[in-house]
Amino acid sequence: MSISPDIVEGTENVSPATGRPLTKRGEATRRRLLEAAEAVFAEQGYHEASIVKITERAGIGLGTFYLYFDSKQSIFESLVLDLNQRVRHAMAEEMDAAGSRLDAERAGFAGFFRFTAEHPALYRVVREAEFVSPETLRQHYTRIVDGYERGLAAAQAVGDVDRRLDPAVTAWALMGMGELIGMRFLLWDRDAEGRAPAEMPVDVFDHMMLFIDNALAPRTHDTEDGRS
Amino acid sequence: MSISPDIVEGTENVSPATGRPLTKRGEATRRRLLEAAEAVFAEQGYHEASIVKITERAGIGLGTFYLYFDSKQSIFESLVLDLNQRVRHAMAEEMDAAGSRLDAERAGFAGFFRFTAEHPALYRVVREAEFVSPETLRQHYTRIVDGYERGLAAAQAVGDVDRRLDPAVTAWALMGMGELIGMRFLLWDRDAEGRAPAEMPVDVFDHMMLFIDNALAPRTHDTEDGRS
Amino acid sequence: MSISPDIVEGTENVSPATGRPLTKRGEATRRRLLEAAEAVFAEQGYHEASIVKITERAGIGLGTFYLYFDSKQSIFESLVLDLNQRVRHAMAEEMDAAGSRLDAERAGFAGFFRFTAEHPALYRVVREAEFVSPETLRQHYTRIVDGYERGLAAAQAVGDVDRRLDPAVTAWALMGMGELIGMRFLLWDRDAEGRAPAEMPVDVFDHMMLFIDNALAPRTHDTEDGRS
Amino acid sequence: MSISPDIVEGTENVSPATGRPLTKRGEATRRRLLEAAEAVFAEQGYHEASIVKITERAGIGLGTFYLYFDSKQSIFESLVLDLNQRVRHAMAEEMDAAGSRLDAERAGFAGFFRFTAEHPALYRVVREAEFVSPETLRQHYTRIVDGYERGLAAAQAVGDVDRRLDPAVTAWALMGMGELIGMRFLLWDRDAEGRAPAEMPVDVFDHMMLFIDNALAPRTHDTEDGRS
DNA sequence: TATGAATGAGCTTTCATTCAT
DNA sequence: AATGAATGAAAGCTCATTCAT
Repeated sequence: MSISPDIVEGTENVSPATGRPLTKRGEATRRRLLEAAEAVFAEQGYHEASIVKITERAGIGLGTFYLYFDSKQSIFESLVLDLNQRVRHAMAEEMDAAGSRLDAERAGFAGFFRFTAEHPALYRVVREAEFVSPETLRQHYTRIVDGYERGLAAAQAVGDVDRRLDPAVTAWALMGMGELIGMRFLLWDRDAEGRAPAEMPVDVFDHMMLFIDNALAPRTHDTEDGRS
Repeated sequence: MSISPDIVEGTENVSPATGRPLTKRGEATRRRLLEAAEAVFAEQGYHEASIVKITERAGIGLGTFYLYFDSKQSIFESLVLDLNQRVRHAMAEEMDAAGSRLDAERAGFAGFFRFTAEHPALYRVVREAEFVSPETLRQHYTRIVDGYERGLAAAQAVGDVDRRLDPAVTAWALMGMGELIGMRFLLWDRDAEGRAPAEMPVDVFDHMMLFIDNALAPRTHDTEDGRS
Repeated sequence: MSISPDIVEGTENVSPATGRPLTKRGEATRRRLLEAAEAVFAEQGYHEASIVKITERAGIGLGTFYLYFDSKQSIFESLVLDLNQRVRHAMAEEMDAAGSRLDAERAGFAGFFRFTAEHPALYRVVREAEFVSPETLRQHYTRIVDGYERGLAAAQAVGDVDRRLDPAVTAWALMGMGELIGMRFLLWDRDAEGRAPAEMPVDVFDHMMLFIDNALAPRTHDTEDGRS
Repeated sequence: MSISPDIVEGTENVSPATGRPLTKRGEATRRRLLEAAEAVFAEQGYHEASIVKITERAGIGLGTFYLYFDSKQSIFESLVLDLNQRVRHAMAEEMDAAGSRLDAERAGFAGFFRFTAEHPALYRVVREAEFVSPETLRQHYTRIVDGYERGLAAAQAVGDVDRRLDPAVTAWALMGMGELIGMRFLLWDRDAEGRAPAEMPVDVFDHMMLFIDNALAPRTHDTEDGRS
């Protein structure tokens, strides 16, 4: 009854310049570039970010960048896919520990929001990806939504979720809710020092879960034929 | 019982260069620039769009641009605010004609989706606005969400909506759903000729409305204390 | 009996950026760029030359360059074709004033050498054009050689040149002689101050003409059937 | 009566890094680098060629290059000088087998063209050498021309060549003819499959030799005073 | 009001060379 | 003797903005 997504892809570990697999040192350099890119993209956005800013932040030479990535777009895509993998992993981990359907949902969103708070780049960068790499954008959303969708279908099968709901439409609805509520209450809100909250405020979270629970809960007469 | 937003701001009608109000001819030029900007931003995105492309599309000279807008960012902000006003107007118009609460919701979303289909720029441009003009981005969302929120509060007052729901959180949830479902089923889907659907497929729309109705519907025992 | 080449092409006078014909001012700017390019290419060669060096020399802004030429290669090609036109014009002018066949040849080479001395760029730049723009290289040589070839054929028809000679091969031979003798005695030789001679030393010129005259002169028994 | 050049220089056989003489293995690596450089320079030209391309073609590591050559320019110079030596060797070999003066000339040009056909790098690379290494360029031409010049002077002494001709000017004329006719009829012409001819077409060669023979042949009254 | 030639900061990318292994 | 990851100077090019007309 888990709606945790499954994660399959491995990390890219081949040099685009030589085509050879990366050495241990190379792997570390690549990782530092990705981390620097995450920070710079998150702070400045894709277009304001520059290779120089990324390499400076990573503490490596400008030319070195091109030993690991073909282009700015290429590291962007790698980063999105990397973050996508990790957010799904984070969600899956929390969901797997859950007992009931509602607990799993709650856990999934908790994982999503926790990840968003720690990696605002994912949210920020994805929202401007439409013209940078539409395919990557689609992959990112689709992979997360697919997880929701499968979980919903499974929950419907055992009667935990209103059978009249379409799993795909519902999954995209949940994704949209998570994204905009994350944006509004996690990334926009600032305290006196201008710092974003470390995690989603519990009351917001509870209200959102109430909304979702209302939406998904099977109606009393729903158990019979799935249609009122 | 209407959740239609109210619209207050007027069109910008002062030349940033001279500070004097625009003549009739000037007003027309400004409008052509905004229309060209909408098309170019929608097709190419903010960063790929260039002033030259916009002025060429508008059929006016490059230098003329700066008689009407201070900068590229400035026309971007004007465009977002202009579209925001128009989408809220479109939503309000449809909602005002509605009878019941559910009808109003349905009408509001229908208006939103219709506008999105006709003005993909709104969606596309907003999603990359975070780093271009965060304040404008906030205004755009807030104005729409405020409308939802007031409508929800009013509906709760008369018992049409589950009183336990927080209007603000719920409103952002609805906004997120609308945005992502619009993106997924209106802007991504293409027919054989690569054309986007002219409007939201009716079954997607119905499933979304079912989800929303589930979520908002007052529970039977909800009239007593607002808590189950 | 003239071997002067005919010149047909007009100067490019359309902006590559806008596609519109150049204004008078634009024409002047373009000319300054070409002159600067000639100087920089001649001094530094194609690859060492840079757009910045060219625009600095021309006294215009870097960006302006791209209003007149698409790329570095583009100005290179324009320059070669421009110089080609002018060298053929210079040769034709001198040749038209000549009386006899020998005088015309002498005048043609004189024009060629004079132009080479004044425009070393032509020689220098053409010699490295093989990988920059092979088509332009071919055009340059072919246009000059075609002139020789036609002149030779005409002179053979009236018996002024040995009829056994193939006009094409002979024309290429003359071109090669002119180029290498120009290089050796015009561009390599330097006086005490390191300055190249202003014109071809007269004795070198005379010896070359003797060689050519020997080569072309009809043999005594050649007048009868063109074959010994 | 031979106009074959004499060859004196030996192969470079000292490591620029250590200053010690090359081992047998080192000698082989150096040779592979030169061969790779010849191919890459011929195909791509000096500036498009890169050390990486050369070392990859040679099948050795990038860093190894600098054990054998100081710089890109250095291998270029070595290559030009190496090819120069070999082309003169090829010419000399054919000329030594010749009987008459005319045969020797013919043989020399035949050797030159054969070498050009087999080693287009010589022609291609030399023509862009002006700005890469002018001194090397001068050496290359001078060494070949010197051979011609000495041969011409010797032939004049025995009355085989018109005594009025200046050996130096004539030698440069011959060099120029050979170069441009080689370029035109050997390197430019392509068959249906885009392949260059394996050797100079015999009719072109014969016409060129006729031209040369005309030019050099002593006039009947030439034996008396060297001036008509 | 309208124009478009001119500008230059700033971008992404390449590649000869170094050096620790 | 051999390697290839790392470097950064310098290149070609774009485009928002200015300003003289």
